[in-house]
Amino acid sequence: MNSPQFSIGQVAGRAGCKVETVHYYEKTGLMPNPPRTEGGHRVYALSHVKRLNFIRRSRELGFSIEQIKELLRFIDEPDHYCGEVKAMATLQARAVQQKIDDLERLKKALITMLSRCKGSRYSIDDCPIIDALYVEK
Amino acid sequence: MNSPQFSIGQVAGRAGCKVETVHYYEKTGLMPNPPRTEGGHRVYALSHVKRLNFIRRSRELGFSIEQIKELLRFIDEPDHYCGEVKAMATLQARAVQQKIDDLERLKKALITMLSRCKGSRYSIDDCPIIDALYVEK
DNA sequence: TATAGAACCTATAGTTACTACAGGTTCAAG
DNA sequence: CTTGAACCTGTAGTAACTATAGGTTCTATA
Repeated sequence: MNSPQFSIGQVAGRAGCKVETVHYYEKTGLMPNPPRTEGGHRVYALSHVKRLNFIRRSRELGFSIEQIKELLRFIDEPDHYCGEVKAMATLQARAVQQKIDDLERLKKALITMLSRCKGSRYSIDDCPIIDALYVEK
Repeated sequence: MNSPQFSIGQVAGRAGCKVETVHYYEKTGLMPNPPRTEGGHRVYALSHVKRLNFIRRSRELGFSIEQIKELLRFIDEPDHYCGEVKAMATLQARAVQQKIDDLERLKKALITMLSRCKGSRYSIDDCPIIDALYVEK
């Protein structure tokens, strides 16, 4: 009968974001316009909490707002297939691996530099850090 | 004697970015004001190409403009003493390790989700990726 | 029940790191 | 010497928030 209700501050808190971020998501269409109190305050249901959580988690995983809109379309109109979602996540995982590889190289370069550091200076043409990231395509 | 020279379009192309981005980096102090032709066109040397490449790769790795400025100080201010250089490099190495750790966790989450996703034969209602994210922590 | 102050409201401006014009000038190939 | 691609400066727009201002509503407690 009386399902739980939440203020904007409560849903933001549960999703680990700011109230302003929820406003922003509403403005951009990620979150719906919820019902209001007599005085105009937003009133959310549990489904809203879940939805906001989904958005935040997806952002943390590197999905853009537009991509999340696409994902939410899968939810809002359940006429789609799991494979489409899997394809997006696969792309994301590949990008993450690439970043990890790059960072490992940079770390190695930094450590190399530390071990070589004897007070001498590096010129831009012979810097192990610069060289580590100088990968022309 | 006659070292290779590059136009702004050429250095941008080699670094995989737009000409406007190089302008932006110049304005924000990441790239130096290069010499100009009689008519005012920028003329770059190989060191500029390397520098821009370094900036782009660092950006891809998630370093902010301010952090890259710090990294570039290793090269730009040759009067750093060994102790200073070591301290900065150590801090950066630690930051790099932190990023790697974060990305590893992220990758694990994505792969776990992917392994549970059977592909296109199931409707969105059974998609484990959606399920994994559409839940409160 | 009165009231203080926390939390909410809208609207606007600022932030970061670009990206996209607009309107003109220079360079280099033919 | 012409023509069009590439360059110039400057401003405005974008994504995804974040902050501030100035006002209103809700709620706990005296």
